[in-house]
Amino acid sequence: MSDTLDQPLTEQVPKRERRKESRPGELLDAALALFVEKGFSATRVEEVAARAGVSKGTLFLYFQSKEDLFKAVVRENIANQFPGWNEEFHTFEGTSADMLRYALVSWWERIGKTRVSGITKLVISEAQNFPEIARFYEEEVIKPGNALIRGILERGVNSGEFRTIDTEQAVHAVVAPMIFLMMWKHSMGACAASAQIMNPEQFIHMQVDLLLFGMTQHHHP
Amino acid sequence: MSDTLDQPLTEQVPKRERRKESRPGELLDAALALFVEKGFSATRVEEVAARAGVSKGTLFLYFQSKEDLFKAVVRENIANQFPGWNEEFHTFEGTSADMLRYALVSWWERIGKTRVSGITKLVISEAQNFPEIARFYEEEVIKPGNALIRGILERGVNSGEFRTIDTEQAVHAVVAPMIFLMMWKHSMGACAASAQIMNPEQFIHMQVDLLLFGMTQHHHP
Amino acid sequence: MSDTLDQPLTEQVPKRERRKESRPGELLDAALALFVEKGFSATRVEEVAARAGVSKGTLFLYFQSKEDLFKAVVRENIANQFPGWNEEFHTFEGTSADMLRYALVSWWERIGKTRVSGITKLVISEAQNFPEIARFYEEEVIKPGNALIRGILERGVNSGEFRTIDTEQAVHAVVAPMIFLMMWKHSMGACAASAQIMNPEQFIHMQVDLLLFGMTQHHHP
Amino acid sequence: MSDTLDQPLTEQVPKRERRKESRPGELLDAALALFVEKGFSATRVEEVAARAGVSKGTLFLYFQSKEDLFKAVVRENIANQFPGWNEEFHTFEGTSADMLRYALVSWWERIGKTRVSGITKLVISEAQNFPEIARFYEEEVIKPGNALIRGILERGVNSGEFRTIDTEQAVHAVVAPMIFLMMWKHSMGACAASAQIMNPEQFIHMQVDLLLFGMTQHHHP
DNA sequence: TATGAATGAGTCTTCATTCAT
DNA sequence: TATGAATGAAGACTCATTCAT
Repeated sequence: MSDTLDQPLTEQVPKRERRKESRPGELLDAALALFVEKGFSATRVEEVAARAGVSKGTLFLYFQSKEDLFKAVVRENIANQFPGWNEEFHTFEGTSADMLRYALVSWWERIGKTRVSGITKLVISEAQNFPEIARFYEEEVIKPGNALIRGILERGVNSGEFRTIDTEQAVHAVVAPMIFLMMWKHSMGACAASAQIMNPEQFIHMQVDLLLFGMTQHHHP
Repeated sequence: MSDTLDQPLTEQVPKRERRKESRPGELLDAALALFVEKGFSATRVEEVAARAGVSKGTLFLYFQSKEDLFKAVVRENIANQFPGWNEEFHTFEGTSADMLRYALVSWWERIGKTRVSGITKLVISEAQNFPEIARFYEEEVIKPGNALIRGILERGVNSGEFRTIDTEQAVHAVVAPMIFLMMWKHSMGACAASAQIMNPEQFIHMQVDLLLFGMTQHHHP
Repeated sequence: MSDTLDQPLTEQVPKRERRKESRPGELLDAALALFVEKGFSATRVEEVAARAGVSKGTLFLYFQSKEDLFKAVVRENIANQFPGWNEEFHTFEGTSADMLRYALVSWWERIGKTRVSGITKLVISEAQNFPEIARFYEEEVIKPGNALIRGILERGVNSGEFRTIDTEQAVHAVVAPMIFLMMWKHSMGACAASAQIMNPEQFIHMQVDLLLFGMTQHHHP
Repeated sequence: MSDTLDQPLTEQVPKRERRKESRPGELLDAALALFVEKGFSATRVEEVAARAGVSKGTLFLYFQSKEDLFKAVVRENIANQFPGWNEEFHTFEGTSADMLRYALVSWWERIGKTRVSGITKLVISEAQNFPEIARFYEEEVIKPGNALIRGILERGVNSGEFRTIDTEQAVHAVVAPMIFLMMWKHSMGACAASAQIMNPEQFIHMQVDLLLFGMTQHHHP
């Protein structure tokens, strides 16, 4: 308890603090929170800076523009994960059916459930007004993401586990419910009462069941 | 003449003022077009007014604010459609599988394909910033819509055509890809090149196939 | 005297005054004064608006940008004068020597002496930083101005009054001292004491004497 | 050792600090280059520091402010030249006409052509905003410069080569085109296409011809 | 002396909203 | 009712200057 008496003097916040190393991370954190909460254009850079405990100017020391800040948030939270995820799936042992289910469940656990899914919602909501962001997101997230899913499907087809299907189209069938889920969570799900009755995990498993049922080779005796 | 005596206070319609009554409608029309095309914040009220052939000041005579205008657009363009659709499905003759497919294809034909789907995108995009709209939309659109789909599923279950399933959850599986499709069309679909390769009709049929495959009773010999 | 007692109530400055007709002129006036006093980039649009008695927003109602405002000032005060000046010189009766002297003296009387000459100084000073302004000024002022002077020289050459000279080069010789004079007036002339001893009129007459002496046909008996 | 005792406080120069003494010079050099290239306000102190190979903070160790740096650049680069030039002209042998031509041609060769002429342009451009610089420039550059030219003219008058003229005014006639030329080179000459057609050397010779034609005694037979 | 991270005042421009006519 | 001139708050970004190290 004497600690709390000692600290007031030590804790006097210095006006200027030099912490180059940690600044970008703090800013990225603040930016993620605000972008997810308010959307891209409704988020003011000054607010991001304030939340990170720095001045407006400092933010522009680390990021060239608001758009650049956003891209960094996307890279930090999503794009940079792909190498790890790809690795994970290259070393996956088990049926492709399990793999597909694992992929969607992980997706929900690692992204969908977290605030990061707000980024997806934001991009889809504001893509019209910020074409460069749409382009960037497509390149850095959608393409690698689709490729990952396509890889799973092709694995199943090649092993004879799945029927020969148009994997390009099937990717959309896999991705659509996930994106729907993330959008929903950050729009109607956050407001409307009845919308919350949908259980994401249950929904995902049902989707996987449907997909597998459709894609699996059915051997009639 | 007695006609004019019957409803003088509620609907007195002297020729000279006829025009005035259509003003809100013209503004709503213009607003729909622009909101769908540009999104909420990128749409300038002056442009809406200009498109409706009136001045900026006049718009504020009918709508308290831009937000109010947005609400009015949403109200005007959606809730009214359900009675007709419900009627149509009550008189539908054919299998429930056909009925489901017809429902989704019609949905795309009548809403998805048209600019009205932009409203769905708009509402979902802006729900965070306009909780009241989200609530309204859920009540007036989502609930009736889900009820309609649930009706089809229950019809199939009752007739023994579908397996006994959790229709509440299944509704989400049916609705999700449609909403995804409409969102996509108005966001990434309008920007990203690769996004355009998805063919909506094909996608819908695949979804229906999947759903039916999963829900249909499979009688093994 | 009772007037002054009556007026206080009538004179209460209204917050909003509608005077579309006079606004641009008032703004142009204020802009000219401030641009000349402070230069282009040091002049803040808000200050221009304040000096014209309107808000910042109002300025942008009449001029698209600060640069646009500046161009309007140039047009209003210089470029628009050329038709009149050209007319004047086409109808000039007298020797070309008189005409040249008249041109430079008028130039000083109508532009050099007035605050408008500050525009010339400003453009030359800031041309580097605002290439579009430089381009505009060259097109709208320098070219027509040079053409006017060239016209006088050619008239003299054609009539046999002047020697056959390279009029293109001679134009520069005519123009240089005038521009120098205007620059000087708005830079060193405004600050340095000794710089003010130069008498512009006397300087101009000397320049004309020099020029004519050099260009005139000298017939030795 | 006594050396170090003689000037320890004022000019102690240990090897390790030698470098420091050249810092201001390097900064001045960098500042000259950038000020001439971009003008005063468009030059960023960070860029000056970078070009001098030091950090932004170091610059402010030697110069109180950007304005102070500007003043130092002006001081460093001009006043020192006059003693040498004066000497040269006191020992000149030849006609005063040749001398005048030589003076202007040298002026162009040594100053006008080089980046140093940018200083003249800079001072005249910024004189309004920096009255102190204007005063300084007049005292240290304009007065000595005019004196030099006046000396040439008086030499010619005294020798009977030139007519008896108002040398004070004539100095302006000599100087004006040179200053014009230097200003032009660094403003419109750098931007406007048509402005580049003027050939400086040709222009100077024409000016000298004109001047001499006007000042020389013409002996009619 | 040297660094460079941090600051924050300054500036143009947009646009929803108001209000005199 | 209708107009459209006027308002002013808001927001991204810059950069000279400061100061902890």
